[in-house]
Amino acid sequence: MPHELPKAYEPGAIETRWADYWKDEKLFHAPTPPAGHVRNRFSLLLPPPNVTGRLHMGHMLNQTEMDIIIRWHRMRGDLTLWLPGTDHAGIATQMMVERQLRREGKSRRDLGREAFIARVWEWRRQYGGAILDQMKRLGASVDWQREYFTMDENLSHAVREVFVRLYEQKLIYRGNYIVNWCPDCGTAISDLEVKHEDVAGKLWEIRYPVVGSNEFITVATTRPETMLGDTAVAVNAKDERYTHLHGKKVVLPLLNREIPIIMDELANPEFGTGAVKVTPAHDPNDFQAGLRHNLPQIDVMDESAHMNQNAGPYAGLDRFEARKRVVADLEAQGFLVGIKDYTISLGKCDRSGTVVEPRLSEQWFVKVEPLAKRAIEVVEKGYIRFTPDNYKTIYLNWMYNIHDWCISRQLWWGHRIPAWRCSDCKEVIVARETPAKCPKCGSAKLEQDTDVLDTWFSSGLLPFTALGWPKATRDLDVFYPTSLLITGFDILFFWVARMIMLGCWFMMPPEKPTRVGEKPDSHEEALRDSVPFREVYIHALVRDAEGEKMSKVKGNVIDPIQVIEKYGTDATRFTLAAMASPGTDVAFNPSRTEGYRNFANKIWNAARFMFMNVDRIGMARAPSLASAGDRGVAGFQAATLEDRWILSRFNGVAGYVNEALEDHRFHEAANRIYDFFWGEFCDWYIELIKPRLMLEDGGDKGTAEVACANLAVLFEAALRLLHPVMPFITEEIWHAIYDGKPPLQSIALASYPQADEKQIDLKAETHMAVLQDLIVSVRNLRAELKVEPKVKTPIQVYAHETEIRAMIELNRSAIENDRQGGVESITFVESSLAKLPGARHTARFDVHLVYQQKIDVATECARLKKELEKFEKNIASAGRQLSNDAFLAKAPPNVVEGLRKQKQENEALRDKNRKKSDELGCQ
RNA sequence: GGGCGGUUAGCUCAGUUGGUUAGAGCGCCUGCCUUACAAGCAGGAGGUCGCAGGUUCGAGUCCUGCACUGCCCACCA
Repeated sequence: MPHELPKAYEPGAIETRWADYWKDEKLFHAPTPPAGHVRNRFSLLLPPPNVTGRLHMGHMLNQTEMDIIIRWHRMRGDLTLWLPGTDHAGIATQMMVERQLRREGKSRRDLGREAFIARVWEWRRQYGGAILDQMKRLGASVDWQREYFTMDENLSHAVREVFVRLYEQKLIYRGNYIVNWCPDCGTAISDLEVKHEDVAGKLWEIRYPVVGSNEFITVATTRPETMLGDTAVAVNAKDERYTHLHGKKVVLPLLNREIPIIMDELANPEFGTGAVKVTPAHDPNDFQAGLRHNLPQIDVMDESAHMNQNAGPYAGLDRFEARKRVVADLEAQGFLVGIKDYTISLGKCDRSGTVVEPRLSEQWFVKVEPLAKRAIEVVEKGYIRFTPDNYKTIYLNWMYNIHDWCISRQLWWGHRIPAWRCSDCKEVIVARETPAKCPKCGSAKLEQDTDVLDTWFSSGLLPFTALGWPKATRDLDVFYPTSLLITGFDILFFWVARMIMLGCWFMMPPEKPTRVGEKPDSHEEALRDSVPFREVYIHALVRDAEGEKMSKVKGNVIDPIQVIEKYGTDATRFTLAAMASPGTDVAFNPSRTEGYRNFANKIWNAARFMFMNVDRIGMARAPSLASAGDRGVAGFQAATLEDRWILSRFNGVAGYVNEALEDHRFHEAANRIYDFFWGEFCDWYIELIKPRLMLEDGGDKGTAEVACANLAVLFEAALRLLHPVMPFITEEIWHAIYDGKPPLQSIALASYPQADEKQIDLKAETHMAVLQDLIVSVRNLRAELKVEPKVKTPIQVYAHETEIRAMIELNRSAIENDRQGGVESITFVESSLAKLPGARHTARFDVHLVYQQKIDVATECARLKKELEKFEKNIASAGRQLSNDAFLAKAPPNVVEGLRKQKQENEALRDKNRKKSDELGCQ
């Protein structure tokens, strides 16, 4: 820090300088520890942002919280690892590059698979680092040397290994099932990627003529176009209305196909007419019914949801156009019996917003029950804890009702499924390496499955694959299970649940890689240590200042980079930390950030004040300070009341902050440091020691040196306390304190302050509180009496106790030096003061401002009256309780005693107040 | 259809295990260019803690119901 510091803190240059420094110096690199015992370790996996991503407030909240936690652990001396990386994000990335191609007038099919994938890699090389650069700017103390990409060779290898093992264990299977199909993306998607939305729809009632009779059977549908694929009509066996039709057939209108009437549970007699059309190729329930009755499956659409040749005259039409035409034709031909308004739950593709089509197709699935069983067990047993803990219930409910997971995607970008089909004998081969020939018929004509895996399949493996699995690496030994996962609730099922399922499967014997000679744990120990993380901390959504969800459509998206550029990273981080109360959404209000920018400025100026005095007094900087390994404020010499007080407060705050961080109560930690630094350290401590620092007014150099050293020592410790939340400004000032020659490379490597019980001084805190109260009372009186700022006045003080009187006498200069107090002199009197106005009475002292000025009697009377009401209310309330035997019997003695004392005080104050009113002649 | 949150000052939000007079930031009002900081200092106004019951000596805090509001999950044509 140069000697001529700007008056206002300018974060821009300082922050980028330190961000570069931290990364270039590899300060946060955790090398693989050598064999043997490791000290406390703390490892975090960064939820990998999409390689296509741009930093948003959600990322920033997430990363700020993680960074606070890991910096804190690092400073506490733990062996820390924060593993960063990016996700290849199958669909998102493919779409991004396809958009780019479209602008060039090309499609991915023009390029062909290989060239397209090469193009995506090229895209990634060019732009894929953007989000990591942004992270660097946040100050995220990740281990940049271990950065991964989910398509790296070693990770891809692990993905294949997992796939093959699951296949061998019959936990992956392939088959023709109804899946959620996005016609826009041209791929299957999982249940989770479908977002349901209630919309106003219609229920069309259609009658199908019964073959060989004049009867009709009426069915209702929300999707009339699918009737073209009907292969049955179902009625419930118990439904007597239809008993006579059992075994008969109906004619499918429009296509004039004969289809059977079947009896199936699918039909609910309570709903509509009790008869339901069955379309096995376009509805999951119908599909199941179709299997039960061996019905044909007639797919009437193609992959872009246009009607195909099975739809006869409707072939080629888009599904919604087909619906209109089908309805019109049914009506024209007299088959449409009614149309009712009906609210339907419409499934849309999470990514494209297109209405999802249930589609029959051949896909790969994970049979999840065995994995889910274990994933339930570890959470029920508390081997993984959730914060806030209501997410445990949400997680478990989901896991209890889980369905098989469709993992194949009809995309090009992603981990290709390691399965091959023999062109000659149709044998399917699933293998770790590309097979040379068919093991069954020996043919060399093998074709690899064209599908890729769901992105979440590979990211679900990261806690162990990113540490070297399937090899038995030292990293896996030391850093797995990771200590904590911090993430948003939006990926609780997508990612968190999958990591637990897969982690507890592949990091549990026999899948877990073990070293030769390693002693196996008991089953329970192994299970406990198979979890991908010990704890999950779920943070909420970042909303805008009005509490609205941010969205591009609404145009209320707050770009963190813009906020950072305006107010600085530290202030933005502080905002998020201070707002991040577990379980509550963060309403991001930039006015708040402005306030914390002001806080940074406050720190900056306090530093300027400190350096000004260091230089003026002629002290060297570093030597007065504690060693880097100090966990407290060694070197601080508590010479005065304010010294003992601030030392005590510092320790109290350090204790509180450590406890808060232990419980992930970021907001409490941040707010407490803020209050301490600004409200106690700056507002009171610095003001109180100013006289000691002044050599010019005949001050003592020794005294000044002690005071100045204390200031520096305390400042340095406060910086360490604050560092996890505001890493940049603390780093900057910390280096300046050591005059550019710090004992360590970074404050990030210094020790985190811990509370020292021996330095807690409750008596000093009480005395200081009285002193503050007295000073504030004088300021109040001046404001009330409208004393001109330049006028100085004498005060009279009566202390109720000799100890307090001695304390005040000892610290009278603090009162006299208070700029807002304007105290000319202090006189102690021997009895309670009642001369009025201009007096204030408290339990510990009375103070009277000696000032002759006409006051507004009406105003004073109003104030007295209001005060009196407050006293009366307190007295009455306390009196009620104290006359209650049950209270006296059951409440703890200190509460009773406190209340009694309070009542007495209030009574005394009331009496004085009345006297005042009388003297003034108030009504 | 299930489940989970929220409701505290004009605005945005805190308020660990129930305990004496419920807090912060911003905004607002008053006075200060005080030699670290006007991005500052000092003082002030402003809340029957959504409603109704209950438990308790004592409830913003625990329980029940209701209202309003937000979210998640769900293959009811």
